[in-house]
Amino acid sequence: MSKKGKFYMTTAIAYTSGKPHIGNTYEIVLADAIARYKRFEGYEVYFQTGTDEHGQKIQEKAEKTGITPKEYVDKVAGEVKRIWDLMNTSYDNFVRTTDADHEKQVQKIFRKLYDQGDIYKGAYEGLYCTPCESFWTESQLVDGKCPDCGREVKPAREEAYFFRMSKYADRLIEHINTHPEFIQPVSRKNEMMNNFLLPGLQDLCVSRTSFSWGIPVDFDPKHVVYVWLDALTNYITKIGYEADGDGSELFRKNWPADLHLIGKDIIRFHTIYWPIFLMALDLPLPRQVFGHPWLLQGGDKMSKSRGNVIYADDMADLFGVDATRYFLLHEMPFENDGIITWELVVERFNSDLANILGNLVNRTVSMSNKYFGGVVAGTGETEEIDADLKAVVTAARDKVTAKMGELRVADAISEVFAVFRRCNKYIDETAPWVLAKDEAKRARLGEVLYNLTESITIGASLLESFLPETAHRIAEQLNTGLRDYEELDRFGLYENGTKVAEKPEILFARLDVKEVMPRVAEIQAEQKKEFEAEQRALGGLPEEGADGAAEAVIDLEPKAEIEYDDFMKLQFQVGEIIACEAVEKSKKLLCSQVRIGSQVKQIVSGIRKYYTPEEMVGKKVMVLVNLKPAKLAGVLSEGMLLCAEDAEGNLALLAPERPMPSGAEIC
RNA sequence: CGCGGGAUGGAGCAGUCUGGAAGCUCGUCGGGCUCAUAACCCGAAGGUCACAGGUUCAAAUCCUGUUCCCGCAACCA
Repeated sequence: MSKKGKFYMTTAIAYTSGKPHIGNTYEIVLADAIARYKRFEGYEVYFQTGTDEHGQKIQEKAEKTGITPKEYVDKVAGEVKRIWDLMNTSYDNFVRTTDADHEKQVQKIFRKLYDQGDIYKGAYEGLYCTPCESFWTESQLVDGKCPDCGREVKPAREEAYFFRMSKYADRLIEHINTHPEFIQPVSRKNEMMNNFLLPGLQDLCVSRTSFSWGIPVDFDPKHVVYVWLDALTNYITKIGYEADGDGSELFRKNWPADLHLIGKDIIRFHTIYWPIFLMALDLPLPRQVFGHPWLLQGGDKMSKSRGNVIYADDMADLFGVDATRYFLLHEMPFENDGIITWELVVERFNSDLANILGNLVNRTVSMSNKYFGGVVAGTGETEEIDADLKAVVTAARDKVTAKMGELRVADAISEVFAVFRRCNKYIDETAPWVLAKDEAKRARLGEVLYNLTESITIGASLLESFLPETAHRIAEQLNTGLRDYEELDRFGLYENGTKVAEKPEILFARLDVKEVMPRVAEIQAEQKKEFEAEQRALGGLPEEGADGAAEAVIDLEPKAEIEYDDFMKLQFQVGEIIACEAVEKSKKLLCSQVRIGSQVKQIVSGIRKYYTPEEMVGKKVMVLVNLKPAKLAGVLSEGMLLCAEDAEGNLALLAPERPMPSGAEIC
């Protein structure tokens, strides 16, 4: 068996701002399936993943929680690694950008690029909001003020280092044009070309002084290295790149990478900045960058405060690791975003894993036991009908390989299942239970069961890269080993006379949505609790009482006491909504005409999600009348409809408890 | 006219680059079978490929315009 060469692949490193959700987990599972299959084919694979741990967001989050950034990222990185391991992923190296060797090389790289003139010191100019310590562009401003705090901004300049992107742009355009496989899927290539490369590249600001949680520029330590320059270089530093030397053997063998697997949101960094950094370092470019689509949650928007975020470990608890892997690998399309809901997971689980695969193994093993005391022995009693089964089974490997070669993992796994589907059909075609009734057909029956057992063994061997645990459990039941890649186009290697498991094990027990959903509800309740606990830790919410079993109550941060006179400044009145329509340019706003006494005011409110314009009309509600008018989405609003808001942000209008005339004062 | 993505039978998707008989899985309905996890196998129904124009011998696919949806951004007086 000759090696086919090396294959170095990476995932994006996960940003340690919080626990990875199912979308992040998708990437590592996808990568794992690719890595395992490449190894299976005979490549010497080096598979690297890890965490990206620097940056302002992390510093802020740690500060709020009252721990150091390092403590914070240690915790999150541990969580990431735990989930990667739970998902049974076969990475060779888990890197962290806070590793000392990485930090040292990043500093050297930065200095090298500075020394050779690719990085220069300049100034960042923009509009600066001092309290927020943030630069904004003209277009980001709201009414000419800071979008975060609403205060004045002033023109300012800050010393910073820049990378001369434009210097390498032509070379990169040339490379992309001559290497059509470089950016996958191809549709992304045009996006990059048209939006960034062809209009001309701006120089990139590659240092920051507004926060300190990063790798310091060693010759100018008040600057930290821009997180992307820091993060991207992990692909070389963590396999032993030396900025001022040849690098390790591992590096010389594996670079350039054969595949960077990333989410479609960060394609720009990987197909523009990263190649240009590499050109500046005089290194060859990675062979391929694949920007996979996202897995979006169906129905409600994912939000931690609602407790409906889907996490891989919850899924694994409910369905098992392999079932979770199966869903992620199967449901994710190649180019467009996919959808995940608990109902869809249950559906896939039942139809594919339980019905097609699990039941097939079960019925096959059962029949061997029932008719032959568990001994599988071929007799050579072939019939014409066997030929198609064998053809399908022995051709499967090359089909799977072809799909995997294009990174169409979902299609590849479908090819594996085509084998199992064919087996089920074969059982129907041969009807073993009919053969069993006729003593003269006994030899034929033995041959049929042998063919089935052999086919399942081959199918299980192909399945291993995707569902490793299941593949081995199948092999165990058949009392055999999984086959090598080279053996999979041959039929008949299952050892004659082998005795299979006496009692077939249920691989995947069918699920009932009605039973699963209550458990999902439990998980969501748990998640909501955790979220609230986290918020309390961040100082947002007060401590919880003895038990939150009763209806949830809401406590707010108390505001400063006010004088009665202050209260009297506010004019509240009952208003009747006489007309209402959605604000065209907005998704959240409704524009109501509200009669207050004899006048009519136009009031815009962000309640479109909770009320339709039709149901608004006729309501008598509480209005803050003397609020200074303002424009919302270009529409004038002359007051405010008062609402109560719960923890999830759901809104309910306030209305007088008994009929009151329009214009009645609320006091 | 903020940026980007999308619209294909009830659901989830492929096909669009490189025009050439509308496909897959699930669900539904009908039938078969009983070894098996009420599983398996066969068959059927169901789509003007968002809409309107255009190019072409031929358009889901290319061009133009429109509508609607989803991310991000903004906004929630």
